Amino acid sequence: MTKSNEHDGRDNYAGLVMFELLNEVGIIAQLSRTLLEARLDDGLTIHHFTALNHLVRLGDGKTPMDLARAFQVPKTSMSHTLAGLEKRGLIRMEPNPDDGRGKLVRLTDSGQAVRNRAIQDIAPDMASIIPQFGLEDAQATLPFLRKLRVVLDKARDK
Amino acid sequence: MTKSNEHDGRDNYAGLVMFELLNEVGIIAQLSRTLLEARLDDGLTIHHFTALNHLVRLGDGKTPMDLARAFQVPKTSMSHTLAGLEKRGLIRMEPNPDDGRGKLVRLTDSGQAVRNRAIQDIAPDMASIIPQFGLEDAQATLPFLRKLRVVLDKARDK
DNA sequence: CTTATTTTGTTCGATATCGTACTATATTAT
DNA sequence: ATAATATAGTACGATATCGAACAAAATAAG
Repeated sequence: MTKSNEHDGRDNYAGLVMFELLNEVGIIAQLSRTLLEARLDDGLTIHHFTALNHLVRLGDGKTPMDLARAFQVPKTSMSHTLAGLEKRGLIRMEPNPDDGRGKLVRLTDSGQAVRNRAIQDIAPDMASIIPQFGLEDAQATLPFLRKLRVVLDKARDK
Repeated sequence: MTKSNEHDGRDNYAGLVMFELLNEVGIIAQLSRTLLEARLDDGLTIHHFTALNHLVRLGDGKTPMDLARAFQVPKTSMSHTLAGLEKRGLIRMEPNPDDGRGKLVRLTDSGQAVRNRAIQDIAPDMASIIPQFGLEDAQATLPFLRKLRVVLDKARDK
């Protein structure tokens, strides 16, 4: 963005930068989602993969509500995603011993394997982007994005 | 089809960094979408707003297919979004004088106004994030994201 | 302890997404 | 010019999203 918007005032300037930034993030997310989905199709959707990936990275034994909150989706949507994963044998639902209402989500071996293989399949595509984007730039950007994610994550409970 | 060389640790590392980066981008996009949607609700969805914003920023007179390609959504989805915008009087569909099959999307004054007001409504929220994230960091991150967007945009026609 | 409130997860219905099939027009090849 | 192929947009159906209403269990209040 150029400086042609200076008449908008100082208060607005920061907001516009932030808006622009999140706009770019949205476009990138959309593009990478499409790219990812094409490399994924074993009938596995983005939601399935994202949930699996989360369970592998942060550990299973979460409740469905934990996951719904983590992804900022309604619990009914998470319920549907988990039903799909269970039908495919990638997770198991156990009763929660600490809460008679609740359940716990457990990864199956198959779920682990499917997630790992998906990562393997996707990695070359990710690597092929680096020569054009630059590894240094990617490494430089990552801390900013982590910080932004944390800030937004805190902002949502307000 | 060439198998990726497993002995090459660098490729693997770069892929992981890229994967991590896009993972953060995905989470941020999801969080900001939820945040945005809450501040938006005049019956306007994210898709409506995004399309309007695109038309304001890059000019109207685009075909539905132009927009579908720009957002990487199927033409049937774009058709649905545009139908919603037209029903709300925010765009008009004209026949394309250069192509008897096609149409052109025109912003109405109302569409312009609704988009501008949405931006105004959202700007304070965006600005409130800056004190925690940092204006300098936001400005530093933006060029990287633009570059990444361009790279991904090119990568999709492979 | 009893009652009220909150929270977890499901069912159900309205709307959204997107693939397939189709029509109409445009482009390319012969 | 005619035929073959490609492209823009629509119709429709299968599946996905998500809000509302609900039942069951946990927690808070009295």
